[in-house]
Amino acid sequence: MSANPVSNANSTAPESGPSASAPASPSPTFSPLYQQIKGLITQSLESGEWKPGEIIPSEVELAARYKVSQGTVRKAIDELAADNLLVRRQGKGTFVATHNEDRAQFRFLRLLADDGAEHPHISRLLECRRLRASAEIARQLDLKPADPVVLIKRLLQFDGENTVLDEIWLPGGVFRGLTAERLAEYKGPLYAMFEADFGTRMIRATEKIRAVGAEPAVADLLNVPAGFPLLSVDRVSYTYGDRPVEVRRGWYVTTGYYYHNDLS
Amino acid sequence: MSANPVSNANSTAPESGPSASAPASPSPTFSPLYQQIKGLITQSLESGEWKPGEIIPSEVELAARYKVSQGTVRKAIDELAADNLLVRRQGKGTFVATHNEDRAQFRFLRLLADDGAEHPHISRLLECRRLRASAEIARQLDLKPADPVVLIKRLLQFDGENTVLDEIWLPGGVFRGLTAERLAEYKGPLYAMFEADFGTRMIRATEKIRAVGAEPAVADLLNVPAGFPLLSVDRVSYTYGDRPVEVRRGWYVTTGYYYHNDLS
DNA sequence: TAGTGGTCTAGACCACTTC
DNA sequence: AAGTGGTCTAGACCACTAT
Repeated sequence: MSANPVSNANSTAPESGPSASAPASPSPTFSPLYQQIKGLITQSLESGEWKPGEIIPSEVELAARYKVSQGTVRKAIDELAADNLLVRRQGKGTFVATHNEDRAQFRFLRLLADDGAEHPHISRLLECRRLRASAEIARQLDLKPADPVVLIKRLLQFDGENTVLDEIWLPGGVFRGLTAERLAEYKGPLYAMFEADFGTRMIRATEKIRAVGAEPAVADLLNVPAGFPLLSVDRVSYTYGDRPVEVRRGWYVTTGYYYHNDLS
Repeated sequence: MSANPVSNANSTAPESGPSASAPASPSPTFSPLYQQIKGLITQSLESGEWKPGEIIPSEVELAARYKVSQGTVRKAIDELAADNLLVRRQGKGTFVATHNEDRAQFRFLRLLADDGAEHPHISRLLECRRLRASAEIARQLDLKPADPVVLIKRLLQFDGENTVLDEIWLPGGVFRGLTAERLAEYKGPLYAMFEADFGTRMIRATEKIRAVGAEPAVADLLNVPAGFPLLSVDRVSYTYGDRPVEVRRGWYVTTGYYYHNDLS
C-alpha cells in the first residue's frame, strides 16, 4: 500500500495474459529488481525501522509492500543474510542480525587457544579520552584532520593472562556520549554496545596483519620482554554504505593462542 | 536419459494436473533435491568427468539428465559457484574453476605490499625429498605414522627479497611422480600444477597464524637476524570430501608487506 | 539467430515453530 | 490450525556471447 513500487513499473494489468510482467530498464546500468529491493530493505535497516534483534516483516508482507513477487524479496533477503545483515529462522521469521547474541563474538576477534577452543576473555579499560584526529587517522576514518575522535585503550585477558592490547579510534561525532564510565560498566562485546547505544553497526572489516617486536610500552602492558614477537593487527571497520567508523590497532600475544583464518 | 533420477521419485505423470510434483522424504535426515544434485555434480567434478577449465553441460541439459527442473540445478550450481568449485559466465556457460587463471593466486597467499598492491613473486626450490611421516604430520594428513610423504622447502622472493619460507608436506601416495626436476621447471602456482598433474584440487584451507622469533636456520634463509619477528602460518588444505592433502608451514617477513584479511 | 546464464512470476507443497 | 521460511516446478522474458 504505502511503498515505492521501485522503478521498473511497466504495470500492464496483472491478469492480462500469459505474458508475465517483467523489468523494463533497457540496458545501460541495468539493476535487477531484487537488488533494488535489497537496497530498500537496507535503507529500513539503516534508518532503524527494524532494529538489531527484532523481527522484520514476513516475505509475503514485504512482497506486497514492494509490489513484487515473494521470490524476488526472497532473493534479496538471501543476499542480505549472506552478508550477515539478516538472520533467517525457519518457522519463525527473519531477524535483524546483532552483535549481542549469536556466535558473533568470534567473528571479529579470531583468537583461539592452541587446542582450538574459543576461550572467554575479560576486558580491562586503560584509557578513554577525546582528542583531535591525526592526519593518518582522519584519512582512514574519512574525516578532516583535527576533527574530534575518541581514543580507547584496553587490555584483553585470556585465562587471566594479558593477551591483547587494543587502541581504538572512533569518530567523535557519531560516538558523542561515549565515556570511560559507560565503557567500564559495560559487559560484553564492544560492538554490541556500539549498535545498541549509538546505532552504529559494524558490517565488515579489513585487517592488515604483521609480526612485530614489542615496543617497551606495549611489552610492559602485555607482560612480555621488549622485542617479543607480537601479532600486529590493523583493522578498519565499516558500517552501512561502506563508511569507515572504526580504526583499531591490536597487539596479540600468540603463545598458547593463534589467529584463525579460513581460506575458501 | 542416462542418469540417477535421485531418490525423491514420486513420479506421477508429469502432465497430471495443477498439483506440482514434489519431494517425498518424510522427515528424518531430510535432504533437499538441490543438495542431492549438488552432490552428483561434485561427483562428476571429482571423477574428472569435467576437468578444471572445461565447460560443463548447460543448465537445461543437466536438468534433463537429472530429471529435475532447471531452477533446481540452478540452485545447486549457485552453491557450487559460491564454494569456488564452478564459475558462471553469462552468455557462455558454466566452467570448472581452476587455480591457473582467475585471480586465484591471491586466494591462498594473501601477502600484499604496504601500499596495498599485489606484487608478483618468484619461487626458488630449496629441497624436495620423500620421507616417512612424523606422527604429527600423519595425523594432520589423515595418514598412518611412517606413511610416505613428500617434503618440499622453497623460498618466495618479492621484489628480489626473500620474503616467505615454506615447508610443504604432501601425501606420497597421491603425489607419486613429484620430483625436484618437475618442481624446478614448473612456472606458476603450485596448486595449479597439483590440479593439472595430480588431479588434486585444493578446495579450502585453514590457517593458524602466530608471531614468532626467527630460528637461526630460518633467519639465515630469509636474510634477517635471529629472533626477528616473523609471521608463522600453519596451513592445512583440503580437497573434495574435506580430505586433507597438504600441510604447510610458512614464515613470512612482514616488513614492507602484510597479510590481508577480510572479516565479514 | 541461437544458445547460455540471469531475472521474475505464480502457485503448490514441505518443514518447522507457535498457538 | 495458522504462519513462517524452504523447496520445487513451469514458463516467460531479459542480458550477454557467440556465430
